[in-house]
Amino acid sequence: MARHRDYTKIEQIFESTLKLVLEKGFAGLKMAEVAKEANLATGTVYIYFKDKDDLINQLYLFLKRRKTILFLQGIDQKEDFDLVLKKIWFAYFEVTMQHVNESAFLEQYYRSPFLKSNVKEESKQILKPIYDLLERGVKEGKLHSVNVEILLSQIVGPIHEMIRAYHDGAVEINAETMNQLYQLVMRGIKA
Amino acid sequence: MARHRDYTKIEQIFESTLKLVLEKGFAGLKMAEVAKEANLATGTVYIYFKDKDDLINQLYLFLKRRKTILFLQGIDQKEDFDLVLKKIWFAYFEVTMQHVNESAFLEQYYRSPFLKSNVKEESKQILKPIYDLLERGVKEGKLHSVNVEILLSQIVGPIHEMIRAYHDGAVEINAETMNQLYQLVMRGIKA
Amino acid sequence: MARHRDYTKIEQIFESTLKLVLEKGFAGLKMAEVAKEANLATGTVYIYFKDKDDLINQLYLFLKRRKTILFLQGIDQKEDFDLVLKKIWFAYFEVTMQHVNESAFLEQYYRSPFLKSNVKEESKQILKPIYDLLERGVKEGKLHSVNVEILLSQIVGPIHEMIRAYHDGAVEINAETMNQLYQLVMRGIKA
Amino acid sequence: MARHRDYTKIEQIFESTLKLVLEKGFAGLKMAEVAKEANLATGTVYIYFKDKDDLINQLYLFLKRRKTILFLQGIDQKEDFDLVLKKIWFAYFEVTMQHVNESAFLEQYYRSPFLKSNVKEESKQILKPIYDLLERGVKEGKLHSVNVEILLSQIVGPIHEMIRAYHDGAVEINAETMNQLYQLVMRGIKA
DNA sequence: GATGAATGAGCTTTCATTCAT
DNA sequence: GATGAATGAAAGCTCATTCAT
Repeated sequence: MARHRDYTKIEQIFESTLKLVLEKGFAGLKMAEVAKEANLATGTVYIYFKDKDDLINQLYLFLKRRKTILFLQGIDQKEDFDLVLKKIWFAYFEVTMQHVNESAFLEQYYRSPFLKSNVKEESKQILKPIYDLLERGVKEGKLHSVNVEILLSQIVGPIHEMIRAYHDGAVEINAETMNQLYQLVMRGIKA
Repeated sequence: MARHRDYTKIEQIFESTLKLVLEKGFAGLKMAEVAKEANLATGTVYIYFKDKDDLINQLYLFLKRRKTILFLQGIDQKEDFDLVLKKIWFAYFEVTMQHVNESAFLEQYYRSPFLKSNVKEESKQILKPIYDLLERGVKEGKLHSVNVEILLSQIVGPIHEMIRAYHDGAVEINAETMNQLYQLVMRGIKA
Repeated sequence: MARHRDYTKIEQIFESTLKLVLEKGFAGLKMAEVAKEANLATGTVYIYFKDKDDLINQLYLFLKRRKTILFLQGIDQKEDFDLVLKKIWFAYFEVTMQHVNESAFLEQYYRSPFLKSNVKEESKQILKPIYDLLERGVKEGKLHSVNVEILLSQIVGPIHEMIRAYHDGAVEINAETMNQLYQLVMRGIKA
Repeated sequence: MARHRDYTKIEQIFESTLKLVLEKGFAGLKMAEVAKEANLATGTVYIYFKDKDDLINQLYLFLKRRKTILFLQGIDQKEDFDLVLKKIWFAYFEVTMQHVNESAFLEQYYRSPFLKSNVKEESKQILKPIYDLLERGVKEGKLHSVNVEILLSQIVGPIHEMIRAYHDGAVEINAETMNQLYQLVMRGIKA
């Protein structure tokens, strides 16, 4: 559902929506406030998005795509497996950290009934490069031979959990702590 | 004497709320429906809970406490460290799985602005037994000497992630896959 | 509609109702609060009064009667006209002042649609002694020969107005100011 | 451009509110009925008034101002004192009579806890022209030298009282009865 | 009679959506 | 396309009244 009418306005609306959702939560999101925050009239939002539901779903995809593009930048799957895995792990960590807000939104509403199933579907495609890499790792005997999903849980789960702890003020995130976590994780999955 | 306050009504209301939140999401939760589902009049809900906000917060604490009690049942911190760690890991996994709905709710609304900060505070206390255990493990030289939060991320994160994958239909969860994940995780954190 | 069940409880309810009406206004009056203020259960109020409407109307009559009894105390219509008139004028002033709250209630709800017409009817009877006196004054040539209602306006109106000003903090009420007003009023109506 | 705010709607709402308050009393006033009576949607009322309370207070001021403007029309304070006083007295009487409904509302809710104190404050300013006139009368030796408030009670009180009697069907109001009252009042206050 | 928890009709208010300008 | 006033269905919440104890 490509929309080309006025890309800047759409982005303004996305940013405003994200800001308000993070501030006041999803249930507290009001279309009139989104418009105001984006310096637009209420009706204008409805020119670019069919309804509130559409706005949320479009935003979800927008953020997911943006995040994926960011964290795959500079990853060259043809390089040495260990190097690619390291790069991708730190990239995922850094991108998730730097775009905490987006990530919070993505995490928070992943299971929300607001998300249409087709949006969920596209959303899953995004992690495909990681899946591919892990399958390669298993084939090359670099990783323990278990279901790729199990490996993925081990890779992505601790990152999410640590960033959550960071937001609760329970832990600092810096080169050292990131490395420590990386060592633990790799010790676990590497063959 | 009038009929006296019936505190089982509170649990009825909690169950109804949880059911409806999981079905229709948080934004779609209606107080009248909660009451109906619990076979009560709308006003009755307001006898036990100040308002919608209060209901959600109380429910959060209720579920968090219930989950904690469940997964600490039968754990005796005086036993051998490795055994306690194993028991606690599987208990956390099993309880999270068996009470997926509650867990989904807990995960989903942990960061939600609906949660008052004092509720968040109490919520954190609940994981204390695990913290204590991990600290003991580090002291006894059984675990890698890193920040406890980092260890916790490694323990809890993959479980959450795997259950998420399970719900997306991406992986099966059984004795084998659970064990595989356990092996990976332990290989990572054990000294 | 005489009620003899428990006079003290009825009076408690009257006082509580009056207090709450004056504090929060008529629209803000809640039966549950009336009961609480009177240290009774909500249901108890309904033993003594059919419903809210009945309570208001009974209270109105109760206060009106009480006020009337008070201000006619010690008035002997057989005494000299001028003396009776003076006594009655000051008595009305003093009683209205000393029971400002009741009077405020009476004034405020005199026209309220809450008042049943039969209550209004009985209410009017209460001023009868003054009417009678004024008619006597006209007959005896002591007062200007105009409609008794006009004379009454002249007698009661300034008192109400002055007490209102007193409540707005605009004027003090003491022996002197009362006398000044009395002089003005009498100069007006006396033949 | 959207249709622009239509401030005549405010007056529509005022008139509807007044009508309904007088019909059903203040406690019986419903926002939905106000809207319907004004041929508007419920929500529209909330565009122009923050809430029910705000509506009542604004209405009070609106009526008070309108009444004041009306009764000061054609009064020229530079004219002969006796003439101005007479004009102002009859003007107050006539305006109060012709706008009985408004006046009833104003009287009825003057002490109501609904009125915010700032509204009461502004309300008092409105009688200033009469105060000024009475002070002038005292200075010029035309009126008895007593507190202006006492004089005011004497002027305004009987009018209110007589109109009240009129509503109870106790007296007729016409040129003759008005004049009779005027004579009594003036005999009282004139030096 | 007394109690106060329970009821649910009914009210206030909100807010997604529309549409006249 | 852009605007934002207007709409009115729908939701949160209240509170007079009832009734089991």
